[in-house]
Amino acid sequence: MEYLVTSPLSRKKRGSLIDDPSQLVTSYPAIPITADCVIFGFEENQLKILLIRSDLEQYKGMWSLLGDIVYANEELDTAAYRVLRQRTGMDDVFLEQVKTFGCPNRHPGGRVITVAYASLLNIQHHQLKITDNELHWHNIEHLTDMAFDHKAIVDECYRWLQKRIQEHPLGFNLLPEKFSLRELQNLYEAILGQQLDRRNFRKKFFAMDFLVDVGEYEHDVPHRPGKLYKFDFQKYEKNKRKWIGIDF
Amino acid sequence: MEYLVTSPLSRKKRGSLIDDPSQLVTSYPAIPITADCVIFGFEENQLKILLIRSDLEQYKGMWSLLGDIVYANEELDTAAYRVLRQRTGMDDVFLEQVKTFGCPNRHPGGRVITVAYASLLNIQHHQLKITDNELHWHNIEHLTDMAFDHKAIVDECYRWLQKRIQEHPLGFNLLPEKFSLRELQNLYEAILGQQLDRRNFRKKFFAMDFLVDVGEYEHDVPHRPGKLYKFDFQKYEKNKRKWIGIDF
DNA sequence: CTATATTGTGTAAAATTTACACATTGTCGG
DNA sequence: CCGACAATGTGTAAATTTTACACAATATAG
Repeated sequence: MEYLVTSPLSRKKRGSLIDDPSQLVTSYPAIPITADCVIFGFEENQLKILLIRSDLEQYKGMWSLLGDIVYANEELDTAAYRVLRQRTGMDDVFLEQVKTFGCPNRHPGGRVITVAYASLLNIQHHQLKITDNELHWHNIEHLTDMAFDHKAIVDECYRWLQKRIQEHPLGFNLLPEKFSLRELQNLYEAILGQQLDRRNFRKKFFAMDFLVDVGEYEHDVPHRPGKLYKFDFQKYEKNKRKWIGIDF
Repeated sequence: MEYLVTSPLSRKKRGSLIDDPSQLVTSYPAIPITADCVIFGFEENQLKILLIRSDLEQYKGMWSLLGDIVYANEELDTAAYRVLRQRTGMDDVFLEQVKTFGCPNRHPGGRVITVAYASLLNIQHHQLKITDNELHWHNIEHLTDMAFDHKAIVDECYRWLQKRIQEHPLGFNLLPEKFSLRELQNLYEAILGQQLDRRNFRKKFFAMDFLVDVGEYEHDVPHRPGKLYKFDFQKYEKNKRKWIGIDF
């Protein structure tokens, strides 16, 4: 069976080569691209996400991810970091591409494709210096009233985060430099939405052997203070296991 | 510290809402988007990938992924499936978005962003009906002479595949419906680039309990024929473990 | 100084992973 | 027909990892 081929790339005469790629690219339909940042933070034992009020009359009062158009000659990653810097004033954070969302009607003003990035911020270390558009942390549990398809994007990034923190030491980006094991466990429990056994949790992390006892203790807790640790990236890199383990 | 904000989204007067989103979107710079398919197959104990000759004079003789522009009102996924159908004649395959590549100079004709999709084809079940542009299977080991940034895209998708087949029963898409455990193991060894213990491999898959003995045996092998099995998707879905296991 | 809340620790049982060897069953060549 | 060959099919013991679980120690608050 033959299939009908109608795309620009294939419409040219069979076998001939294209001398002028610029002409080819100019003939392509072009679509605006944005970068949206899903910024996770952690405070008061709860996973939070940074949102602003939507600018669109149509979405009045609804919440929106931090996003902006990707410039004509800008790297996608660069655009994402720029968005973060412009919206929050931060630039020393981790940022990863998660997924691209391209539903033709996801933006009411016409087609806009967005590349979603996820970022983990230490809320304590990063006091928000810019709070335009009512930028602030929202509890991730009761997200509603989100503009565009941003709820779907958040959901996807949340699932990404849940998986990711089980395989990579991302969580430490959400904590202060020195943290107690209780804080670490609270973080994991909040993100995974699951209670974990305290002793086994500690055993697990001590066994991975990248937590360094800084010789200090918690302050201002109404009970016996816990030891503080920091994450030793060097040690982690050295011992990091090469992952082979078939398991569906 | 205040940051300079120069993006279109933020250039508007603070606090005012946008009534006409179409006007906004029209003002955005637009970029052509393509969907590229990294199509994996398996034959003669080797992982293969489907490539065509590049159309561009500049990349004459080099190999290229199956790609095409995303139409103005087309879903990204739809575009990827269309590319696959147009280039190979196949439409009953698995396809997943892997990553978006947006380096401004990745295309010599001007900026083009591409969304990479990966697909696993059963080479036996899908004889190629269209072979324009010298479409054929290449051994993935000695890929060289690739056009654009397609080598980098393939590398990324290969890493994705290695990880993915350890967590999901993808591999079965690359095998005939009925397969021997040896074929399955060869597949895993080829993709992971690693020898696996035969007995433990079998134990593992039998324990996961979704392989069904079809009561037939291999033909035309110069040794004792092995039993043939098929993958029971229903059983897999029912027993599929919810993944919790912190391990860096 | 007592009540309370949380830290810090060990161990036994169960489950999983790993390493490893030998008999079986088919084909192939002479 | 028979022996050499090549792969299939299977079990087990040791090591490791995971799980479940309890109690003493130490700080704060009143």
